[in-house]
Amino acid sequence: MVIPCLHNWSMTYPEAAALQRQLAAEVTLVNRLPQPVRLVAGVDVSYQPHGELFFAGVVVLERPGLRVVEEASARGRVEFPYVPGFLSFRELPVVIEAFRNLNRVPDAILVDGQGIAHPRRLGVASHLGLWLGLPTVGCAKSRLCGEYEPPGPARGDRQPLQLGGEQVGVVLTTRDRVKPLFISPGHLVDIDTAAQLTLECCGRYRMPEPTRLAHHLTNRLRKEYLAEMASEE
DNA sequence: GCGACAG
DNA sequence: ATCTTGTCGC
Repeated sequence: MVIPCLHNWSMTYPEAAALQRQLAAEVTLVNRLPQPVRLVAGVDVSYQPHGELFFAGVVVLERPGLRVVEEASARGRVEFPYVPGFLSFRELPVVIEAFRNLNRVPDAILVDGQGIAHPRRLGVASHLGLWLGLPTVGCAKSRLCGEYEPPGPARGDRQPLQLGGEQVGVVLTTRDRVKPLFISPGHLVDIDTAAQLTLECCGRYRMPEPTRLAHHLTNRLRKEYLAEMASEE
């Protein structure tokens, strides 16, 4: 399969995988979060099941209090199919465009998807962190790879997520009696800090506020667009 | 060869 | 990811 990449290249599957391994070598798990973390951003992407139009949104919240201080978005066409393990090639171009429309520089970014909990240690959160040079955390709703024991049902309960004999993240219960999230460092954060920050950003819902609000933003944009299309025949 | 497989 | 109503439980 030929894989068009972030840089308009065309690559075969093994070439794209090799690029991921090369980039993964640049990922740092040394904590570079400021003390305290004031601005936390959430990112998400929305699109039609068979549509080619993507909507990306970034929402920046200020802590403590988790108040929204800025939003940015972008829309774009996507030329890459969903291939497990290559999500970043599909979503990052429009996400990066959304960040170009953002004025503030967040202290940390929460991403919908995996960080290093990835077959080649380069989930979408890690790829984005490298690209932006900012701390990122992967907050996925389900597992891509790795083994784990189910965590307890209470908020804060967690179990290590292991891959190839090493821990790549945690399976974290973010609210009482909800399905756990799969948390892994993207870039410039360690595993424990990634889990702690995620938990601190979770209010009344399973998903942390930043990505939850980003999801709402992109969904709103997509539906507004669809409504506008409908009104113009 | 067979199953697994973020969004 | 997204399509969808009601419904069970705190």
